[in-house]
Amino acid sequence: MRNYWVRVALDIPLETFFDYHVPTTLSPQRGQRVIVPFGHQKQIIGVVTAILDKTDIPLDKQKDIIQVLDDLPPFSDTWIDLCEFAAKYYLRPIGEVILPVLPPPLRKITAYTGKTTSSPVERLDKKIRNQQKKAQQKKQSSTHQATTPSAHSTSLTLNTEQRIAVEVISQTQHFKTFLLHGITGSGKTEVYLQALAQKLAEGKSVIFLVPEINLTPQFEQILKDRFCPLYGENTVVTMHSGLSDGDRLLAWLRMQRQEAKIVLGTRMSIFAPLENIGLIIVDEEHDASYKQQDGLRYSARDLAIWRAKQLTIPVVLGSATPSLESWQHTLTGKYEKLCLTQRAKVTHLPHIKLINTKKIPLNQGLSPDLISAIDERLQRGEQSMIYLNRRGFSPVLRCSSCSWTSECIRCSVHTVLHQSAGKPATLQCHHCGYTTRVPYKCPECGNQDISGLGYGTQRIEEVLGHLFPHAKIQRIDADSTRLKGSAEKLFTEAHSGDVDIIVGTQMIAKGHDFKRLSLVGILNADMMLFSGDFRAPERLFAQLIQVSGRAGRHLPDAEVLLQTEFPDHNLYQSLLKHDYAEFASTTLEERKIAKLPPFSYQVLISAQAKKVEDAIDFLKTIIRMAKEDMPDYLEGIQLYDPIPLKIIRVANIERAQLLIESESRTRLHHFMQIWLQRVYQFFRTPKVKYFVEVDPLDI
DNA sequence: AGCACGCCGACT
DNA sequence: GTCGGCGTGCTC
Ligand SMILES: [Zn+2]
Ligand SMILES: [Zn+2]
Repeated sequence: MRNYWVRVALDIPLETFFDYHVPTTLSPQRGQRVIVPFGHQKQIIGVVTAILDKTDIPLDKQKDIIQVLDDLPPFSDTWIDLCEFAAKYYLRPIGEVILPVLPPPLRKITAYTGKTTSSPVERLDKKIRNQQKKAQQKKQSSTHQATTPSAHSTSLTLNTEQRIAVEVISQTQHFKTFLLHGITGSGKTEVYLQALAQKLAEGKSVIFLVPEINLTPQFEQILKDRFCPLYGENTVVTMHSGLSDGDRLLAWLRMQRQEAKIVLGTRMSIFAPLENIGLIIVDEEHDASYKQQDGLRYSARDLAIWRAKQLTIPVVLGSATPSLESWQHTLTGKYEKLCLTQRAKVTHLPHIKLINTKKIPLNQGLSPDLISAIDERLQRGEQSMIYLNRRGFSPVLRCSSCSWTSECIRCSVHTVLHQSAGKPATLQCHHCGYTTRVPYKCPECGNQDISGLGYGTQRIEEVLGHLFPHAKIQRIDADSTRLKGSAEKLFTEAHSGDVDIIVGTQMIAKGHDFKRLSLVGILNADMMLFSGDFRAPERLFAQLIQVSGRAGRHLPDAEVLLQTEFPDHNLYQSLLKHDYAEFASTTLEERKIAKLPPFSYQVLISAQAKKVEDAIDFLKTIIRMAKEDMPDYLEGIQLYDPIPLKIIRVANIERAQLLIESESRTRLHHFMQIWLQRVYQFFRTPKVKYFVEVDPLDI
């Protein structure tokens, strides 16, 4: 056979392709993993993305492939195409897409270079066979166990809206994006499950995405209860970053071998190597967790839509507060909207009340109305929840006589006072983790009267303890759930009903169904109303709807009390009416006038250096490159001035960013591709680190 | 990202 | 004298 080469995806952050010569003894195929020599490192694993009959690499630089790994069938063409699209769209080399999504044993050379000559795949298969043998022996020796039917094993009866949604989705056999807009408690999950059941019955498989790891166990249970009796116990596979290497490999094998029919998991699951997919579900599609914040900055929701289009299948995006991007697409008819407007249980949505804190004096951060509402719940034996998106005791420590405030030595932010029962008080930086003891006097003037300013969850917990000494109060935030398994423990306690008042951050807003909860108090929502970027109100509204939805899912007359200085703000006014559509329409109108997404597309380049001036200079230089060298590409492209980030310094690194905007996505991408190529060639080893983010969420 | 090469400060 | 600090360069 004639001489030929292969293009290999490697996990190396370089904007070049790597072509290798194929020795006559080997015949690698597209989608197969190979072992190749690389630079000074001995050998690494890569994935073949193309077969080439010529290459531009000079002969003296060409190297031979060492080995083709055939312990797995090649990844499918459609799967490689998906990765290639993601690489191109997010402006990164393909190796940065493919390799990080593989289970570590499939991509780390050390899995193949140990004492044993076997592959990690063979080793795992052997282990599983042994386990099965043992399990069988046990089964034979023990008596039969009747399988107990569980609560989720049978389908629930649907209301009319749900039935229509299920019918429309399951009858769709082509590409279509559905937006399932349902208020909290309206039974979106049951719609997913029954549409999913239909696709399984047709012999198809399904990808089911959820935003967070903590949401997987409850969905996993539901899916297993309902579908394992029908399709076998390996039908449901979960995939998230919490899995061990072995579990990740096992899940991967079950997907690639078509043993699994349902893949449940976090954003990485959109890269599941499943074939014959009939439906993709994205629950809570508005959630920012679907956007990866490091490495390849992809949006799993957006890739889900691309993958559905590629496979000509339906995709369902579900949310009570859809992203404005998705909502706009329903208005133009690009997506089909399916509405669930009724709560499944007979209860009503909670009554929301705004408390004007400009007019009413607060008692240690709490309004009299909120305090008496909590008291009422205690009398009735019901649960209350206080939501405050700020952990710690006080956001800053301040001297009462001079104006000294506690600051991080490594970042341009205040350090946060942490002070809770049993632990010595500390000052912590929430950006870099820097922690110090609390000074007993002001470091500037020596004054001993220094104290925390403002309220965090720890302080509210303490205040409530003084106001209600007999109540059982549980704080749930990143600090109280730091230890592995402690989050589950705290939530179990909160569910069991021993807890009277739950105090917490974002963590308590998602997914939990507290049976006796009839009051939600929201503190300091205003902080997010005016914070930074244009998406802040959208995020705030979603959070408020979500946390409000915790109240009264099983009890009538539930209340939400929101303390604000701006009760007339249109966001709060729409919230009062639980009116997402109204909020969306006013906000979209503002976006349209300002030509912001979804009416334009954005790319963000952020630069990091020791001094922010260097970062700014770098960005100015690349802007000049664009303006001088490639003016034709700039038509319809808006290049903004580079600006320092609001928090300039984090961990002694200073940051600046540059926003690029266009009303045409193709133009923007075309420009970016050419431009970044030039930047890369010009700065072969830049002293400034830079990152490119397509469709940034925070700007 | 790794890894090697290389040229200056403080150890045996 | 050399051990090791991390600046610079290279990877098909
Ligand atoms: Zn002072
Ligand atoms: Zn810091």
